[in-house]
Amino acid sequence: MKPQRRIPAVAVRRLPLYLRVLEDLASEGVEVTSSADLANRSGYSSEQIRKDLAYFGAFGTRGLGYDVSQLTQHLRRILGLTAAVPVALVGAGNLGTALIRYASLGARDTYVAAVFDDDPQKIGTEISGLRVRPMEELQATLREQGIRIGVIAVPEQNARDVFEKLCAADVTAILNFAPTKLEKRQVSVQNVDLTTELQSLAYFALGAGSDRA
Amino acid sequence: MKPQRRIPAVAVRRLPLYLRVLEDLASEGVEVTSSADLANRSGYSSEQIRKDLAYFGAFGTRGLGYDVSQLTQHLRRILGLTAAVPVALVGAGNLGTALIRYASLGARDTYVAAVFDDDPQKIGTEISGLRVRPMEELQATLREQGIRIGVIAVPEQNARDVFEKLCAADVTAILNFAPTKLEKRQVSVQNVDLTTELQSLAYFALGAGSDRA
DNA sequence: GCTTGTGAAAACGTTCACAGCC
DNA sequence: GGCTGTGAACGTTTTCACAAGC
Repeated sequence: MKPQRRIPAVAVRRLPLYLRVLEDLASEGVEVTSSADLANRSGYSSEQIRKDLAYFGAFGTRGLGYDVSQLTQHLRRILGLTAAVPVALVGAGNLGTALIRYASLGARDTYVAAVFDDDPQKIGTEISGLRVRPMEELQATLREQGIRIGVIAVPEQNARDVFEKLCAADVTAILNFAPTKLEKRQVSVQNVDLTTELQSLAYFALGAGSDRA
Repeated sequence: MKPQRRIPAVAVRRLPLYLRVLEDLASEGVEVTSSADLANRSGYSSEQIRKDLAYFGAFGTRGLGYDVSQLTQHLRRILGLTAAVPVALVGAGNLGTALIRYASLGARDTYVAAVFDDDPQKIGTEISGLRVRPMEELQATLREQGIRIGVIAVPEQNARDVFEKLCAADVTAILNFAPTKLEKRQVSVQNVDLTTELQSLAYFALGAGSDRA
């Protein structure tokens, strides 16, 4: 519960992995864990984990470790995942479809609540029970459902336009798969560029070492 | 051409973006550029770009800037992309299909050369003209075609097995989409975890700022 | 005059090492 | 005795600032 300033984004991005490990532990019936155990299962060092957690408070018991269920709740609260968080997906292609399957199967914490596309062929069809909506419905749907997170899975040439529409619909965080630089004050953009990812891999394939996401 | 030691991986990962920007410039008919211009178009600072390039040599002309075509060639050579690099994809689901489309459409520098799956329903079918092969053919195909890069786009429970098979086939760099910690000496693993990506986005959606991939 | 290339400084993130507490 | 929480040390990455060169 202790307030702390200047939390590095890299630390925040590690939290969901800790959360996943904790969920695994819970499903194995483990009730108490340690930073050393979390380190083993996550691949990060125990000091790193303790530091990351310390940015947000003191959740453990010295000499004992962490209560799995309590720490899970803390991480959920910190990340804003106390209730499942709805996400809007723009782009109902293969990548979009893959994301719907991922997000609904794998994670219980976020889910795709609405899908949009501008292809008349796709509008009205269903993906995993979700009706693909026309772009015209975007703003109204997001407002109604209180969606603040958007995913851009459209071709490069449409990305900027979709970005503006998402911003206009008051989205505050975006996961962008298009290779386009998107920026706006008050909007956090996380880029995943599969093409450049593959290209840098070519370099590492030459003289390999190991690496962390 | 100057040799340099200790090149940070973060710098290498930025190079493909510079390469893309250069390709855009070339297609606009621009022949000479500057670090300031590249900065504008890439979102990184001009000093950052100059430093990144300096790890590999001195490619510019003081007072003038960089020759677009020359710098493009240098980056291709540095990244190991002088010829299009073949990549093996394991997992012919939606994500795999999306990657094939991405990698063949967007990028001229890497391409999916072979697809594998263990689902009899998928084996033998074609995706963008590529026949889906059974896992049994993996090692032979990769050896024959000299493929050193693999992409893991299979469900979590199969990821470790696929990883071992790719390593056995002498792959040296892997792009892993499964939420599984994969490690091996001499193999560079780049993880992309779409689920944790979405979850950390929930945090940034609360008090947004801007961010870089 | 303009832009690169680069040491030096600053900022940042990780690891160390241990005091504090069960 | 064991494990957390944390300041201090370390290493890495970014930014600064300017000399070098066209």
